[in-house]
Amino acid sequence: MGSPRYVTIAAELRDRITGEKLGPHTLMPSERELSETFGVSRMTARQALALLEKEGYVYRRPPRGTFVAEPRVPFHIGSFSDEIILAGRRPSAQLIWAEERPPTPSAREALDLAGDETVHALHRLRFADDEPIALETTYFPSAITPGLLERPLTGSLWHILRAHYRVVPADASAVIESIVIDDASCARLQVRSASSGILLTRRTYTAEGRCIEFARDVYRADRASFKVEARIPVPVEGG
Amino acid sequence: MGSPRYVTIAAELRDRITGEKLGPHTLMPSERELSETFGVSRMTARQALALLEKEGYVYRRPPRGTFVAEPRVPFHIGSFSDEIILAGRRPSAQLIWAEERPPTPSAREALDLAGDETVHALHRLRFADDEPIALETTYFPSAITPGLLERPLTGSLWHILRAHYRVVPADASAVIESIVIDDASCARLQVRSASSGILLTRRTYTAEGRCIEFARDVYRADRASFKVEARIPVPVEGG
DNA sequence: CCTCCCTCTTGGTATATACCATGTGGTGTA
DNA sequence: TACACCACATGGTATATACCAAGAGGGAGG
Repeated sequence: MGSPRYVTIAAELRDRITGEKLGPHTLMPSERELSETFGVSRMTARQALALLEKEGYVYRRPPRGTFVAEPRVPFHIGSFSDEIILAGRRPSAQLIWAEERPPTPSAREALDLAGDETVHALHRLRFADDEPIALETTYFPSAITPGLLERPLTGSLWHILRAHYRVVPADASAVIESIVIDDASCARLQVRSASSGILLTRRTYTAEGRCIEFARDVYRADRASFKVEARIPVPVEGG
Repeated sequence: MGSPRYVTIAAELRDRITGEKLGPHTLMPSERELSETFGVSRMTARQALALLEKEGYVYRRPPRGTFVAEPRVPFHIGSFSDEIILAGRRPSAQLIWAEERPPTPSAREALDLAGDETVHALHRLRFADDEPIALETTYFPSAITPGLLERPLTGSLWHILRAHYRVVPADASAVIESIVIDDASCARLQVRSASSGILLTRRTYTAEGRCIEFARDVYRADRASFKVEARIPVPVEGG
């Protein structure tokens, strides 16, 4: 084998996970244990686990150990909750803050607000089975969601829109980007600093074409396999 | 400072890059050099550089050294070449293989081919200023591109379609995914194994709605900031 | 019973050292 | 001049060791 030793050890462990079908959250051998069974130093065993972590096969929770990870959640644009349920897991949300305030320039432009109109801004951490998956920042025009901030905000926002404000989301647009997650968000998402993420900048519209939601969602790239279908016109000339 | 030492060293180097405006491809101090100037071991200096590499600030080219990286290329769906030029860099392509053969099932379905129809399949590595950025695998129905494989295939394929086959791309659709890049592709893209990537599965259509190109493009997530605009209908009920 | 505390194990960080493969550049040679 | 070769510095890998912070679990003491 021409590969470095830690790569072959990672391959062995990977096979053990997929082949012997170790279930999610199964405890893996510790670094010290692996170094002994494979006859390598601890740093080498550590590199193998680090590779598997980067690939999304395992996650590490000091000082408890290293565990088999859940499969990635395959997302589409639309309802976070629906996608999580479709993956056979339990969606939830934790409200970080919620307030009424002047919109950011991009939110004002997206929601087509007048100079003095405010927004209801929400920052929420979203989970699948208590595993943090994404950070949402959502903006609604305050005018169409009076009293929103007094409601329980740990469930589906679209459901609240429909049930209490007679606002029916009809379609949505999104810009997707691959980013490096900032340190504060890394802490919230429980990933190490400078992890890669997917930034989704969303707009939701009513059937009449009014934009009633502007959102910036940061997903963990290691937990979400993101799929977005886009259809775009091609310029007349191009490379 | 509560952060680990290597994080503060990375921050210092990051400031040096952005603050003193070190140009792309500037040689950074070596690991051994850094370990001496910061008074740490080489492994600690190494971790600092590894962090900057993950963030996309530097790239490493053994045994030459560590260099300041180019800024990410902001992509849209459409012409690879156009986006690269827009970023002020020089696009190019290297043909890895090209052949006529039966389509893969997904290519057959996308291109709506009969049972015996073949495709022209191309595998190309795409560059910005000699820096590998993406791996394309492209399929055309052989029937509409006779003699394609005898042409020079290191430039714009859409240009060839227009100029030689009277086929005019009118619009395109894409599915975007965040993935872990396989080892062979990692080698081609000159990134370490298990790096994160963006998988773009594209379809190109004529004005008449005929699909004339099916492609799977793997982009380096550390070099490309990917933007895709999507507009999708929202289901009647949902979370 | 409950609570405090202590120990054990874990991954995270750090040091010091060593050897390898490989582009680069200089040097010696034909 | 041209070419072959070799030393050098680089990042990549690997060993051995050490200490730290923090959750888990058990035991002592109330």
